Amino acid sequence: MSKHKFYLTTPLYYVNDKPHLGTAYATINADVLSRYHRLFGHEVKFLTGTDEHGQKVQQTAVKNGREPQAHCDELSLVFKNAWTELEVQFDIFFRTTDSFHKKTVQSVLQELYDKGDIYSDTYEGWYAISEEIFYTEKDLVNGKSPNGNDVVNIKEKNYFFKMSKYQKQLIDHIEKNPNFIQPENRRNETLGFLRQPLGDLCISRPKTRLSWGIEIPFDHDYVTYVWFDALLNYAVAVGLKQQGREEEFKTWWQEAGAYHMIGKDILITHTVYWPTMLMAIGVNLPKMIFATGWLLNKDSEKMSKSRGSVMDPKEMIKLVGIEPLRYFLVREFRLGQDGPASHELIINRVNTDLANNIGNLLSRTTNLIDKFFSGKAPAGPNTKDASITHDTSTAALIELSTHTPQKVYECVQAFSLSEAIEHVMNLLTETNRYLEEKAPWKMAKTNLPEAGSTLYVALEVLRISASLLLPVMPNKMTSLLCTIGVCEFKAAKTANPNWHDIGTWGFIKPGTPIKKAEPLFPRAEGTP
RNA sequence: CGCGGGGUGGAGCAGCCUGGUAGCUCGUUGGGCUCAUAACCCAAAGGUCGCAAGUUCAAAUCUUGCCCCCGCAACCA
Repeated sequence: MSKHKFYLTTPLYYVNDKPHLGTAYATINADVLSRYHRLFGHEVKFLTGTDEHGQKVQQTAVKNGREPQAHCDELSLVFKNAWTELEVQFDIFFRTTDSFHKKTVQSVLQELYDKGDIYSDTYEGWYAISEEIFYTEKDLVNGKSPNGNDVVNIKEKNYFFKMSKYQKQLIDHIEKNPNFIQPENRRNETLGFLRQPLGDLCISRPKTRLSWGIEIPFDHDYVTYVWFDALLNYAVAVGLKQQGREEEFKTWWQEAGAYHMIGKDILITHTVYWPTMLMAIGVNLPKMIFATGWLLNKDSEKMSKSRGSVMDPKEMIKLVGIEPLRYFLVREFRLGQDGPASHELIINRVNTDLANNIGNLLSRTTNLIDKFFSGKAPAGPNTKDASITHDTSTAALIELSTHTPQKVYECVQAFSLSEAIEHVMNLLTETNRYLEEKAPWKMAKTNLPEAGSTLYVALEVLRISASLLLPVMPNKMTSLLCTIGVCEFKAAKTANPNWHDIGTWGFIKPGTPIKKAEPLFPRAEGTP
């Protein structure tokens, strides 16, 4: 009796940069996705982490007069703390400087070297000494580096991975598995890339240029460069080629299969380099690689430091709070497409959906129950009370609310998180409309049971809606659910046992104490 | 002909694969309600769907050409 399993990863973030709104966007969407799977009762492994080797890290550490490892420890913690603050519930925080990772990477490199898939060759190029960067012939501008520095022609031995060998096999796989790369436009982009002959991949650096990396087991003068180090983590984390972890690897990598959520900027590395690496070591490919779009600034341009248009998540948290920020990041954008972000948009979205719609609905409902029913849940429309009418609008709203969980489920399966939330918001809007139509504040004076029934409907809709929003705003929704007397519907830390109950009508027992709600989502003020 | 994405009322988007009265959110205007977080509800104004040609009884939707914007272009994640 095994539960459905879901293994999801974010990219490992490079510790040369602090978390910004773009990385928060990708990570929070992945977190919400994994929380939805937990809510559905699935068993989840959610991985994030930091990529810690490489030239930039080494340079920064040297510049600050410290050991690279010390620098990594600090920055890695910055990421970990940032995600924790944003309520990202990861199961694995992977660090590429962990010793078991280094060991596994080395054994994979050795295996491929023995097999002949890694070979050495001489690379010729133009090296800008001041930048410590190699350029190809076509990169040069008037015989200088793109940044205008002098370059020298040097030859250097390096190790290469025979990526070209797997080109055809990869194209076959992509063509046979339409969902392997999502959204579809990214699949086309990858296929377009693969129409040209694939070169081999340089995977090493001489230690004279770069020492901060994993040493190549068959040549101690070299370290491996980025790909085998950073990409392999997804499989290493669940037991790849590690003694004693065979069962775990089988369960999570081979049977459940990985879902990689990435930014569109690292598409090719994940849809070409990574799969060919797996083919070379004879391991199955991930189930899906899903590329998200970018958050753009309000002029729909890429956020850039030089333009000063980068948004800091800390600032956004100050503006609206953590969970409203999470809400904004999953609701506002179609995952996979670019979209503009700005203070104005976030305030607008948070006020409209959270304060005006769900927050206000909770307020008016609990206020009326407090006022006319002494803070106890009234009887619902199912009660055998002749004075309660069974009208079509009530039936329609019950129908809509009990079907919403299934709609949310389907949207989440398709990675359409924004659409999933839209369904919940529609349900809440309909409920505000329903209250307007039934006007329980008037009805209470002439037909108290009828007014009670109306309010009970609103309570049940709130229960269902809040349950469905738990993955997005775990604390706020848990607190809402407690306010209406159903504390048992809370954010599940593991596979949730009561997914089925969410869509079951009539869960709230008449007589349940209902607290008069304080504003759950205060309106956000602020100048853009 | 390097590759990919996009151009839909004031703003941001959906629809395009599987042609058939152009839809959503916000904003604007007018009205309603007063239980509620200046909230909620109703109604109206506003678009020849980048341009041109073609296919068709019919095109935002398919085909071709052009213009404009954005990203990528393989050892800078």
